[in-house]
Formats: sequence, structure tokens, C-alpha cells
Amino acid sequence: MSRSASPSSDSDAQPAETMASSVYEALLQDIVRGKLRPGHKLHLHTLKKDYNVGNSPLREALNRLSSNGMVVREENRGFHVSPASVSELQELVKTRCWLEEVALRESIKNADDEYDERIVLAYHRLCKASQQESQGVISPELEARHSEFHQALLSNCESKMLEGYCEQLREQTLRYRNLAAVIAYRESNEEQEHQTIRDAIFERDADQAVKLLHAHYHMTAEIVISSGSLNETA
Amino acid sequence: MSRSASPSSDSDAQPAETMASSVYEALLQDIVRGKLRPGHKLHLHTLKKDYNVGNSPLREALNRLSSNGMVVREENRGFHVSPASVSELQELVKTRCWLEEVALRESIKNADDEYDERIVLAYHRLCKASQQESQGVISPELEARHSEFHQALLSNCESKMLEGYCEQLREQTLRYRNLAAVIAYRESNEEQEHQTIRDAIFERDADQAVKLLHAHYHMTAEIVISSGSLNETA
DNA sequence: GCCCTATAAATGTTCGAAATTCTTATGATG
DNA sequence: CATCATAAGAATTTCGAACATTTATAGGGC
Repeated sequence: MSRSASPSSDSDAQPAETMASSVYEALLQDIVRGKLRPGHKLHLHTLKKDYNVGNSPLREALNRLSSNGMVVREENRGFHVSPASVSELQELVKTRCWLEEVALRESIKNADDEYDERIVLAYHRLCKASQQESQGVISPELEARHSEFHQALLSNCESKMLEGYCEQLREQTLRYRNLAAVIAYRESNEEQEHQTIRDAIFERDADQAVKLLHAHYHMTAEIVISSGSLNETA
Repeated sequence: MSRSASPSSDSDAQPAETMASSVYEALLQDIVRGKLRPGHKLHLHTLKKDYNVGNSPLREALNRLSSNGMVVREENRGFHVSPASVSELQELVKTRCWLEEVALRESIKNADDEYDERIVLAYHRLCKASQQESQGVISPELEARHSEFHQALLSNCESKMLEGYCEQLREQTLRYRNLAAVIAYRESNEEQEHQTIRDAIFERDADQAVKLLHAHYHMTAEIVISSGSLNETA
């Protein structure tokens, strides 16, 4: 659905983002990017000052984040950033492998031209973003393209719910990667892995694609864990 | 002020439920039980009156529900109860089968005495609740025991995240069952199905257990769909 | 007559203060 | 000296009013 270029009709215009939503996005980013550390107490007063918003939008954002697992809520005791630990990461990767295996196999089962094209496009954008700025720092741009590529792989499973769960798990994983400060980690290697996964899908080789995807995730987890940035001391 | 009757210190006692949480529970129940119909507009003013709460707790509850998929949020346009349709139900059942298959196979893989005992206990309670009140109306008691039985089956998968997702999908399914007003639907049959699933798990026959579980869910979905209570007209 | 604009009503969102709850510090008691 | 009760302090939760946006309504212009 391309938007109507006609100047007059903005009948279904984008509905003016609310403060609650922008704070939600800002908090999500700050948690995922590691600016807000795991377990960190989220004082309402401080957040109000830092994010320049009032009480209500802040609470709404935090409540959404708590349902997403990014934040832990304790009745009458406020909010904390979700804790991070090696065991949690291992559970996360395990769960992600399970769910993405299902989503990927289904996507390949239903594969069609549009699916291939979505992957081609996402891969192209990922490569472009990767080449454009290969200096030490992961840009939000590259992060977004990376996430979109992985989303494209699952985009044909015909279950929005499953896609949503995978997205949650992807964001959690991204948080761990950023927490480990594994900055320009094995970029070239990653790119090759993406390519082989893509090719396995094009050949409709589900077993191979799943195997590569699992290896991809376990490799990342290994690097994060061995970086030693996650101390179990809560 | 009826509290504080206990002499000993209640240092880490249960932390006094907030209004936001009770409204959340109340709304969840009313949506799942079908009192609030799919697509229904949730007017803040009306809800405030009906649930006897203020603005903030209501919004917090609705925001949590929107992250759970029970409610749809539109920026500056308020909240609706999530729509229901045959196609959504089919997607729901499909996704539920996928996820519970994973969780069940893993649970059986890790099976131990405690797992078996959880199932025995949950099954016993389910039977008891089922016999106790087999007159036409599904009681909250029976609903809870039913849900707990299915949860027990997955309780050994060693992924709280996956268990959480399965719980969400279970609640959604329950909503559809209640929407179809399939009241005292095939109780005896259901009970037998539960028993055979339980036995397959005890025999560590994962393939059989999964097969039975899938049949169990597809059967329920069939009944709901053929009841004709879901009209695609949005 | 139909469409577009302007206005009015309704609804959703946000703010700041009040009420409630939790936490910490202090002092009394066995 | 440790333990419990009590009260001050800090933080969270909730309320009611102000603000912004959307929706409904009425009035011109083509």
C-alpha cells in the first residue's frame, strides 16, 4: 500500500505519537543499548527529570515494558531493569532457537517469490549499512538493518504472534550483545553467516538453514559469555 | 484497618495489591469470560464508572493488556478489545500447537519424579473440580484447574519465557472458547483426552503426547468454529 | 446537491498535588 | 547486645483538573 501522493487527502494520517510511546521507545533503547544497566532501580523522580516527561506517560511506558520482559515490576516498590545473567542468556538463546526454528521452517514451507524478495532486499540493506560504517561502533542504523534481516527470514511463517515473540527475544538478545560491549565483533564472519543462511533458504534447505541459524546464535552467545561482562553477583 | 492482626513481623509479606493490578485482573477476566466482546470500544469514562477506579490505574491496566494482546491500543484513539475471527483463531491454535509441542517435548526430555508428581497433582485437582460441578456452567474454579493442568504438562521445559508465551496463548484460547458459549462442552471426552495425554507423558512417549495434544486443541477449535459464534463481519 | 472548512462536543492524554505504602533511622525493652 | 516497636522520610500510587487530539455537527462555496 503506497501512500496516496495527492496533497489534499490526509484522511488516515499518522496519528501523532503520544508521549507515553516516545518514552517507551526511549527507555527501550536505553535498556537495549545498555545505558540503563540490568537490575538498575528506575526511580520515577529521576526518570521524570531525565526524560522530561510527567508521571502518567512514564508509568504507561514502564507498564508496557514490564509486559515485554524488559523491566520488572514489584507492587508498590516500583520498577527495575530486568536482571541479566549467564543462565538467563542461555535460556534466552535456547528459547530463541526453538521459536525461530519453527518460524523458519514454516517460512520455508510457505516460501514464494515475495518471501525471497524480502530477504534479498533486507540482505542488501544489511550489507550496505555494514560496509558504510565499519568503524568500531555499532550504529543504530546497522542494528536496525540487522534486526530487519532476521525478521525477514521469519516473515513467511504466517503467525504474527510467533513473529512477535521472536521479536521480543531478538531485542533481549541485542541487549546482551550490547551489555557485553562486543562492539565491532567479528563483522566479516557474521556477514558470511548471514549469506549462507540466506542461500540455504533460497535452496529451500530447511535443515541446513536451521542448523546455520542455531550455530549463528550459539556463536554470538559464546562470545558474549566469554567476554565476562556478566557477573552473576546480583 | 483489619490488617496487622498477626503478631509476628510480616517483613516480606505479600506487597499489598495495587488498584492497577486488580483492574488488570478484572478486565482480563471480563475479556476472557466474554463479558467484554471482541472489538468493543473501551471508553475510559465508562470503565472508570464500571470498575470504580481512577484514571491512572485504568490506563496502566490497559497498557499491560495491550502488550499481552488482549487489547488493541491506537494512539490518541484509546483502546479496543482485541478482535476475534475464525482466521485469528486458526492462527492462534496453530501457534499454540507449535509452541506447546516444543515445550512438551523438552519437558518430557527432562522428565523426573517431581515433574510426574506435578502432573499427578494437577490431574487430580482437575478431576475433582470437574466432578464437583458438572452442571452446565463452567466455574472459574474448573477453568483455573484446567489451565493449571495444561501448565503442569509444560512445566519442565526449563524456559520461563516459553512457559509465559504458552500461558498467553492459553488465555487467548480460553477467550475463544467462552466466546463460543460452548458451555459444558464434551466434558467426559475432554477428561479422557487429558488422561491419555498424561499417560503418554508417564510413558515418556513424546510423539504420542504431542499427537494427542494437537488433536485436543484442534478438536476444541473445531467445536468453537462450528458453533458459528464468530462472524467475520468486523 | 456535494464537498470542504470551521466550529463544538466528546474523548483521550498529561500534569501536579494528595494519599498510600514502603524504607530507614531511632530509641526502648528483654 | 540483639529485637522489636515507633516514627520520620522517601518513594510509589492514585486522584481530579487542565490540555491536546479526535470525532461529530453545522454552515458556506462551487
